[in-house]
Amino acid sequence: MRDDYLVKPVLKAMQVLDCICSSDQALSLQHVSVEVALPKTTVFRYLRTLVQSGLLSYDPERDVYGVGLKIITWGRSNARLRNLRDVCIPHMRALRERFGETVNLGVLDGAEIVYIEIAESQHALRMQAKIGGRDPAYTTAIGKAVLSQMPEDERLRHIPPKLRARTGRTLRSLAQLALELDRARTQGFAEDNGENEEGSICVGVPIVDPAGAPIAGMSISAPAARLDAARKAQFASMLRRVAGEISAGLDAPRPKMMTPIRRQA
Amino acid sequence: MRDDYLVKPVLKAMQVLDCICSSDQALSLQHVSVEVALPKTTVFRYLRTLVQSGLLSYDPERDVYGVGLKIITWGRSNARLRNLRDVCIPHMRALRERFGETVNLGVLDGAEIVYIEIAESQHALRMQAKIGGRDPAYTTAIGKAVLSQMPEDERLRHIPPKLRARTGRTLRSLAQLALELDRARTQGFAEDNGENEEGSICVGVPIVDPAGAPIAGMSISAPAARLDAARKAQFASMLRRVAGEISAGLDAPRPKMMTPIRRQA
DNA sequence: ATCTGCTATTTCGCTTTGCGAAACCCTAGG
DNA sequence: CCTAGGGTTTCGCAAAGCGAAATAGCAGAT
Repeated sequence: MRDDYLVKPVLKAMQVLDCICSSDQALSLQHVSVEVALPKTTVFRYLRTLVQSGLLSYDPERDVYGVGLKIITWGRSNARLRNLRDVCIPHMRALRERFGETVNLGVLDGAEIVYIEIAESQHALRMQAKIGGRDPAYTTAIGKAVLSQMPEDERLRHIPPKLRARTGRTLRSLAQLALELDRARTQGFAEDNGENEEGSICVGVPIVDPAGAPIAGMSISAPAARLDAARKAQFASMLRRVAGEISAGLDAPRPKMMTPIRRQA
Repeated sequence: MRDDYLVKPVLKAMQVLDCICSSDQALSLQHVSVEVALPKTTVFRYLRTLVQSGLLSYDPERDVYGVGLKIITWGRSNARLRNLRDVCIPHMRALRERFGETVNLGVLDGAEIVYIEIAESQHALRMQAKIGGRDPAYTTAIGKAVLSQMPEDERLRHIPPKLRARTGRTLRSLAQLALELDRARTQGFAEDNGENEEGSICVGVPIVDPAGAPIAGMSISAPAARLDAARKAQFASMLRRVAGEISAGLDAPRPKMMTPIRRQA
C-alpha cells in the first residue's frame, strides 16, 4: 500500500514511538534523535507530543522517555485476537495439563510470528517465549505451520529474502524450507528441531478460517531432553485435533486481518 | 506539562489511534471520523499513515481499521514494569497457591489503576480483571493502597473531581475517601468491600520505593461469600509481608515514572 | 567556587506541506 | 438503470512544522 496520503509528521513521530517502545529501557532525547536519524528539535517536539497523548511516559529526574501505560491497555484490546485467544485458552490449558509442557499461540505479522498467548509449563526447565514476543516465521513450528497453508506467492511475502541462521540447525535455503513446508502441509503439522532456539523442540499446527486460510498457529514446545519421537507424535495428533475443533468453531466472525509486510532490517 | 511544542498532526493522529485501540472492534473511516470529530479527509490520511507505520491493521474486505500487532508487542516491553512484574510474579503465584484466590498487581495511571499482572484463582467463581484493564483508583483496594501512601496534594491529582458510584457501596464523598485512606495508611492495607464490583471484596497493599513513594499495589480479591473477616485479616498480613519483601528488593533501579494526569471523560 | 562540555530548551523566519471543502468514484441495494 | 452512502482524489491557501543556531541548565572536573 504505497501512498501519497502519508502525513510525514505522524510517520516520523511513529518512528520515534517505535524506537522507544522497542527499547528495553527509557531513552534520552539525544539517544532517540541519533537512533531515528532526525534532528534533535524535531524529536523533542514529538516526544513532548507523545507524552501529552499518554503514549509515552516521562521521567523528569533522568530526562528519559519510556513506554506509556496506555499502550499496555491497548495491547490487550484487539478484539479479533482476544476472541481468538478466548477460544484457544481453554484448549491450551488442557494441553498443558495433559502434557505438562508449554503451549503457544501465535499469529503472523509480516515475516515474524507474534505470540499472543502462552500457557506455561510448570517444569523448572522450560522454553520461555513471552506474550508479544517475536520470532522469524521460518524458524518456528507455528510459523511453518501457518506458512504451509498458504499459496506459494503469498508465502513468499512472509519469508525474508535471506534466511539468517538462529542456531546450527536453522534452514538456510528457500529450497530446504519449501520442502519442509510441503511436508508440513501433507502431514498436517510442522516441527522445529532446535532451529529457533538451541535445544528447544516444537510441534505446531495451523488454525484456519472456514475458507482454509491460516490465521494463527498453536504449538507445544519442550526441551529436546523431554521429547522423543513417540511423544512428539502424541503432541502432533492432539494438536491437530484441537486445531480442528478451533478452526471449526471460527465460522461466525471473520478473523482475517491484513497487516502490511514488515520491512526487513 | 502544558506545552507550546505540541505537533498538532501527531496529537490528532493519536486521538485517532486511541479511538481505534479503545474500541473492541475494527472501525470504519466514517465511524472514526465522527467519533474524534475531525474531517473525513484528515482522518483518512492518519489512518493510512498509521497502517503504514504498523500501528493499525487494515481489513480491505470490510474497509475497517483495527489494532496492529506491533502494539501488542510493545505492551509487554516496558522494562520497568516488566522488572516489577518479574519480581512480583513468584510472590503472586505463591499467594494464589496458598489462598486459592486471584492476586492482582496494578499501577496508578492518572486517576485509574492499570492491572499489569494477574495470578488467577482456579475457582469457577472468581473476579476476573484483565491485564491492561482499568478501574478508578478510588474504588479499588490497590488504588486506595497506593493513594494512602501519597502526600495530600499529590493524592488529589489522582482523584477525579466527582466520585461516581460503581456500586451501591462506592464512596461518594472526598471526606469519606480521606478517612478511608487514613485508615488504610495506619493499618497498612486497604479494603474494597464491593465498592468497585458488586459482591467482590479485595484487600490491597502498597509497594513502595526506597524513598517510601508508592509505585504499585498488590491485592487479593475474592467473592464476598468466600471471604469472612478472619480470612481477610490473613490476606492482609500475608500481603503486607510480601509487599515489604518486594519493596525492600527495589533499591537498585529507580522505578518512579511520571505519567501525565489523565483528563476526565 | 569557577570552568567546561554536554544536553535539553527556546527562538525565529522560511516555505514546506498539512488541511478540508468539494468534486469524484465505486460498490451495494432497489 | 438509478440512488445512496461510503471511500478516494483534487486543489489552492495559509497555517504551522521545520531545523540551524543561540540559549540555558546541569553535571563533573580542575
